[in-house]
Amino acid sequence: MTEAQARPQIETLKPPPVCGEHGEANQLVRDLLGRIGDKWSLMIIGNLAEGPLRFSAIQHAIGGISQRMLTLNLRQLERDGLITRTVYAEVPPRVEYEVTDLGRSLIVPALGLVNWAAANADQVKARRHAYDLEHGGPATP
Amino acid sequence: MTEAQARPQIETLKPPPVCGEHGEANQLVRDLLGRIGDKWSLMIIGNLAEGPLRFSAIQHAIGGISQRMLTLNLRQLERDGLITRTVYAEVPPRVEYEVTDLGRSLIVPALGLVNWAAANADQVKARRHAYDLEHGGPATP
DNA sequence: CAGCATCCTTATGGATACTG
DNA sequence: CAGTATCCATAAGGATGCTG
Repeated sequence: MTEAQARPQIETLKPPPVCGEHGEANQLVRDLLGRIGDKWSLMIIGNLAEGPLRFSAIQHAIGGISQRMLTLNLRQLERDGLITRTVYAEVPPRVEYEVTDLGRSLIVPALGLVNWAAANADQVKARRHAYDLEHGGPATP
Repeated sequence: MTEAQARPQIETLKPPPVCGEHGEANQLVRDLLGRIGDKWSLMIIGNLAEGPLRFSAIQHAIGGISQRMLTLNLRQLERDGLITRTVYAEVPPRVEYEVTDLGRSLIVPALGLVNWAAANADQVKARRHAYDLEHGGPATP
């Protein structure tokens, strides 16, 4: 990873979008980011990328989310029009969640972030550890 | 729609990454997502994409973040090795923040999400409003 | 200017028990 | 199975005042 060229591709591929607009429609964007940028929402959308899943499948796939949190997040995503909730009136109740077109458009950027996290997790972990060492330690009592 | 032709582009561009691994190294990824997927972190990284900025510049650019939150977030990003903090020992203290190589690699996926939010904000808003109408209303007392 | 410390309010999120 | 409801702990986050 030789560092010679500072940032060649950045400005060519993305012009400054809303990052610099202070507090106009930016408010709405921030709200959205706080919601979709949420830890669980990204994971849910990511898992739904491959096809519709039922409640328990999502919960198992993510592993670590409580039933309550999953319910709340799914409701939120449904409200925002990113996923649909289909209830099959069978005797063991079956509910399937699937991304909408709008939700599908979010999959690529969402997976982009998820994949980045997966790819750089240990590097960040190392950096974090180094930082903790040269400052007062991980937990300074 | 059956699963035969339901989602054409998704699986070709991203194989299921970590979304399905329940609770192994996934724990670390989830932790990272919760941090970088954070509302402010994404905005900060997005703003820093164009070049180094000083504290007040970031605060002004984002517009709506409190000083405390900005400080905490910047510290966190620094700890994770995503940005550097440079203090110039001048008489009006100047502190500049800049993305590291690691942080730069996050810019593209981060801006992807930020731009998605900006592009689809009003659509989500409409969807949300529609949902609120057909259910008990925005605030059901 | 940049940031730390303190107080205080609200939001987040887990555990548990109960229902259609 | 897929929730809903309740309780409770903790974390997030704003406001204010003080420092180098």
